[in-house]
Amino acid sequence: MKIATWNINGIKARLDTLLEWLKQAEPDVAVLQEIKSQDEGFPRAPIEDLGYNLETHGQKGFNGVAILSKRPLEDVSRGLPGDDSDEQARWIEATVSGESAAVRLCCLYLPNGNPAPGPKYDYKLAWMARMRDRAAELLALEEPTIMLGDYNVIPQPEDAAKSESWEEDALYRMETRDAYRRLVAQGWTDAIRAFDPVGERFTFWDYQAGAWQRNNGIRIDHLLLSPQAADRVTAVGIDRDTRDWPKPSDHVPVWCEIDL
DNA sequence: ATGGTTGATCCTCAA
Repeated sequence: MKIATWNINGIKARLDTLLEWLKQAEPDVAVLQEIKSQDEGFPRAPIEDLGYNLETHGQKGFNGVAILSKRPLEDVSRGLPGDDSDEQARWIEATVSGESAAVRLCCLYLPNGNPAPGPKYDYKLAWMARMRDRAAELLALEEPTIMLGDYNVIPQPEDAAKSESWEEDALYRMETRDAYRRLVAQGWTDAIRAFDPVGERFTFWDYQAGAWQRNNGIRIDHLLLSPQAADRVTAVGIDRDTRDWPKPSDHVPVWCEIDL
């Protein structure tokens, strides 16, 4: 089962790009971030016409996440637990059953947090603490689970072309890296780091200042796997070529294949 | 140190 994540930066602006990638990459499951659409405005039909079931968790203008799956989506749940006053649409979960086992999928769009320090950064760190609580619950189930999406976290220096220029940024500040490290240390496996240990691994290049042409990229889109999911991995990849397509997202798809 | 781009929306904000 091929499971992918992609921050598409606007579903309406990116629909043709998404459809082309779905046809070429043929993921069984694709989770999307920054759909920037309310549920009622989401262009469902062309995606469903390709054979995908679809669950969205949108909001007006910003954020918003979605899960596409060729197999049925079961037990869908919207929103990150732990703060009923949080109205930002950044988390959706669903279960997909394979031939021999099922996988719980958590699609996430972790807050950017800039400028840091400040209230947006406080929100990011609080959100990461809530995510750790949910992640611990999921690990305790001892089932195949994948938390994947735009983490807005550069985990280590080698995950940026110029890490020194990110030292004060919310994506790379020491507190951010510490929070991410604490999450992974619960027992999660970073799929790209574990199974694709060589080569270019950036997943985001800014639209500005020729970042793509200069390969001034960062790795911020991650798949964290429970032990029961990591044991089943057969391949991982980054669809870097999509960054060169017309009207690209600033992120590219990242995926893994697991034997289910 | 600066400047640079894109999307959604309603002109500026978020990234």
